Amino acid sequence: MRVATWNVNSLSARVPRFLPWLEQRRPDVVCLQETKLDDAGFADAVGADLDALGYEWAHHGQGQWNGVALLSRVGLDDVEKAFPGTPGYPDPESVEARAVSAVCDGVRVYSLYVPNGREVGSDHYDYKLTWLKALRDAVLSAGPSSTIVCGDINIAPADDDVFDPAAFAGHTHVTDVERAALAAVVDTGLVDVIRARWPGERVFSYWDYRAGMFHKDLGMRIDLILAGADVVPRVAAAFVDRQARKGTKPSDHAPVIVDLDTAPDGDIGPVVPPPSNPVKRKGGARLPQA
DNA sequence: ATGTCCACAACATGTGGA
Repeated sequence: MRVATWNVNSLSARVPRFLPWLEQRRPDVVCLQETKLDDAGFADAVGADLDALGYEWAHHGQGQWNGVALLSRVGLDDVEKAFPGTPGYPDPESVEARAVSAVCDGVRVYSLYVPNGREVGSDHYDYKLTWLKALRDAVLSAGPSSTIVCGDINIAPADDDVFDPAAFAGHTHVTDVERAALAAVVDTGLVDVIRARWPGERVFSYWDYRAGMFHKDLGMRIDLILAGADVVPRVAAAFVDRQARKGTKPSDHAPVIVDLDTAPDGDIGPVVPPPSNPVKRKGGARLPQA
């Protein structure tokens, strides 16, 4: 089962990139953020294409801003828009379209677009922190073990996740307070599967459109896949799909993808390790001797 | 210091958001 998450930065603008990507990567479950469509607009933009490709889908949109979707061809049950306790902004009655979840092949998958925060100390920053606290409570209440939390989290979990920590000093996305709010979500029992797979590596998921940032690989890793304890042992691959950030009219975010082994059906007994496969060295690869 | 893209209102280009 392949699960992908992608902030598309307007699905209408991204249809020429999104549909070919869907057919190339063939994810079983897709989390989208920033569709910037209402539900009717989403159906008009891609509904027929998704139906033809065999996806069930749920969209939680509001029009101009935000908008999240969940696509699945392995089941889409118990769809939940927002989550219990989601705070509103700017007032409690105005809950933005930033979360949708459903059960796909036995796993509850969340597609999230965490508030940006704008400026440290602003109302929007406080909203971001409150939103994450409510998310933490919702994930904990639902039981995190058979859960995958995906999306544009708008926080770089550690200094390794930005191109230059000094460049972000005093800005949102890297503050200790934001990182603690994210850690509280993770500490319900989730694993950041990309960082677990690529410890210490330079792995980004977002590059600003300006100043050739992608070309220079000056980015941030703010799009995450967080997997619960029942899911983590199934992770066979976890990577950022940088190809989707290249070429004509890309999103400023790249998709993040995780491949899971098929869920074991009951006790599968001892796992036999694969035969050893030593790395072969090519002839002539050694440095010339003095 | 700035560099771009997107939506919207509206029809030119400015504003807000990221």
